[in-house]
Amino acid sequence: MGASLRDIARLAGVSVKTVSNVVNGYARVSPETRAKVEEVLSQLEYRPNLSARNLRQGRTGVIALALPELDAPYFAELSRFVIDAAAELRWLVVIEQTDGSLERERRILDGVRDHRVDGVILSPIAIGADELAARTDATALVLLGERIHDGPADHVAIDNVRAARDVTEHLIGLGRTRIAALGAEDNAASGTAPLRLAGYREAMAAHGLPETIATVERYRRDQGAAAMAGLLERAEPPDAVFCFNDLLALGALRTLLSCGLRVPEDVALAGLDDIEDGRFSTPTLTTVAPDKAELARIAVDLLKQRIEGPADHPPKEVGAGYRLVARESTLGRSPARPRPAGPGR
Amino acid sequence: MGASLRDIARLAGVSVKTVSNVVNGYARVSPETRAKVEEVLSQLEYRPNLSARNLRQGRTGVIALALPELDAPYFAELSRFVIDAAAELRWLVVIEQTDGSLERERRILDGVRDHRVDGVILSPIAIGADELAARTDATALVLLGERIHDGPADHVAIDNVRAARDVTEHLIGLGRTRIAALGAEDNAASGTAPLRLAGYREAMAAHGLPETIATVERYRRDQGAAAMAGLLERAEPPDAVFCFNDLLALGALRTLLSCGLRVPEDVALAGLDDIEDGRFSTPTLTTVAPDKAELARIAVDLLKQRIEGPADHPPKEVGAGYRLVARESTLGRSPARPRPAGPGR
DNA sequence: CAACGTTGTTTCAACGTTGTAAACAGCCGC
DNA sequence: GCGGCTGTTTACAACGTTGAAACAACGTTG
Repeated sequence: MGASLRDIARLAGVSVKTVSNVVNGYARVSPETRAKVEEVLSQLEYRPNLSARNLRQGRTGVIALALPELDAPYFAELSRFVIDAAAELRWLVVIEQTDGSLERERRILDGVRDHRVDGVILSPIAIGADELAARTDATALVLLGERIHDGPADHVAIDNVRAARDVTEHLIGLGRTRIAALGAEDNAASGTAPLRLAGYREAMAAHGLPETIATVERYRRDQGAAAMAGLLERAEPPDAVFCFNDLLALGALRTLLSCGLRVPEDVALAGLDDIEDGRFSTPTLTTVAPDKAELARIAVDLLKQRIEGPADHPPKEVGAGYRLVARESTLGRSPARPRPAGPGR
Repeated sequence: MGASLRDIARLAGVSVKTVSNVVNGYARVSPETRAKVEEVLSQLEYRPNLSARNLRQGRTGVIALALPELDAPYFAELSRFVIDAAAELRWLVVIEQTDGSLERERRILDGVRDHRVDGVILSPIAIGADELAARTDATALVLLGERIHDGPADHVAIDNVRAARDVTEHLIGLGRTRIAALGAEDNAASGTAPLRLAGYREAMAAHGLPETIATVERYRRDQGAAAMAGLLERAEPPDAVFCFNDLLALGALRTLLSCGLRVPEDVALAGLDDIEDGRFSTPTLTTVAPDKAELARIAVDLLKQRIEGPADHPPKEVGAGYRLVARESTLGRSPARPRPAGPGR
């Protein structure tokens, strides 16, 4: 096993605490002893035992990132940024998957108590504001990206209403009139879906256009494909669709193309999330690009403040940036190029 | 903070060790004391402090999963299965990203020593067999999915050579003759790429067909797009392309379509990995589907044996299953359906 | 009835670390 | 030669847990 402070101390002929001081640079240590100790330290390749340190200090240096699904590209991309941001603080990140189930979200908020993690970044789907408020656990918590505003915890997200309005306005600006929203959720009474729906409605109302709404249960490609199929069966199929995220849009795209419809000529299509798939689909996908790096950085910062800062400052609500990225699925493709070219930006 | 054994003991009027015994069910405890203690336990909502337990037992219950990139869909999908498999053992998984850099892979194998994790599942890109063999750290290690056979550590992967041969045979079976391999790696002298290349070569040689090989640096969409562009500029462009993974294939697909070429009529396309994107692209992507759940389960099992088992049994080499999934990008699409349909399987 | 096993419980020590307080050495000025 | 100062080092205890060993109370047995 690895060497302990005691081993180092014995070899260097000093006390354990002096070695600890050298390692941590806390107290004053004379140059000679420091040199002597460091010599032994590097010789034995000392690594502090973090279980012990954590036991002593009550911190673990580990945070949990609880996501609905790691294999949804948006969350995978987001995870990368969270892991990177945490790494700068020398924190490790454990990933928990909730699958959007209430029970698993509860378990995570609950399981936090076992002292394994110093804090949790949760992207909630099922759990409600009331339940969060009732939670007794004092572990630091930050809500990421979705739902529950003015709740009992810090929260970071983009302005979903405005983003949805921007997308819808973009579609309206193309001259489309039968614009459907795809991605309202059957069950959830709160969450992202209502916000995006609200943005869509605002824009449609502002231009006096009729609403068409297709619902889904989960934000996955197959659900987008199915919902799009449903839209096509209606009496007046849409000439544009705003999908509440890119996965839904890619599913919808699949349905449109396999029905022989042209995108965007017959139906314009927009998503939200800016996952990489949408930059390489044919046509490339118009979308809203949340600043994922910023989201992650803010989430980690908020968590850091909760963990290290004075106990109970009021919960913060922080917004992150986004931008509308118009691509082929609304603007149309440039004519087929004889020589290849990279995907649109 | 949470209640400790001491708190419980005080309230229940027994010794700390008795409470510990109740919690762990180790020694015999009389029904009365057990009841009394459990009463207090649940009343105070006791949760063991895992830092302390780990310090005492020398285990952390955490394993690391070190991957090149979490936002590559294949790895994101794989992660889900690893996390699920680990959860069954009540292990947590921390994810580390290497970005395929040698230095970061080294750091992970090295950083393991800080006692934060009981073991590591590594999907190596850069690090070599020799360096792995030279590692002094005794922490359990399992190599996942790629490279380094007969190395110094347990290893689980699909049979890459055979899988690549199967794909190539499939393309040959369609009557294609100018079949290119896309995804050989410039730098790596070992790894997945050479194995897949070998399989491709075997099949081509067996049918006396000429080889065409395009190289990339990373397995990403943009690299696939660029390499495909390169192939199209050649004097005799291919009529089929076997991409060494699905991301490359999706990038290649983008280039083909934006050049006005038809897939598979002009160029048939196959990948490897079976990421979800390929099930919803247009056309859907022919690919090899490794049994990711099996890969993950085996990796976790091997790690468990290393961690818990007797110290040094010889390294194991375990294969996982896969199957060829032929879809539209080689078989062609069924004619555009007036009524929508789900994606091919 | 004394030696013995069984059952239930406790005491003790240790895992490796660090904060606190106290001890120690050297030096100055009176 | 004493008190006081500065700077460096140490002893001690504690974080919460659990294995090993000791202990007490009991019934069994030769």
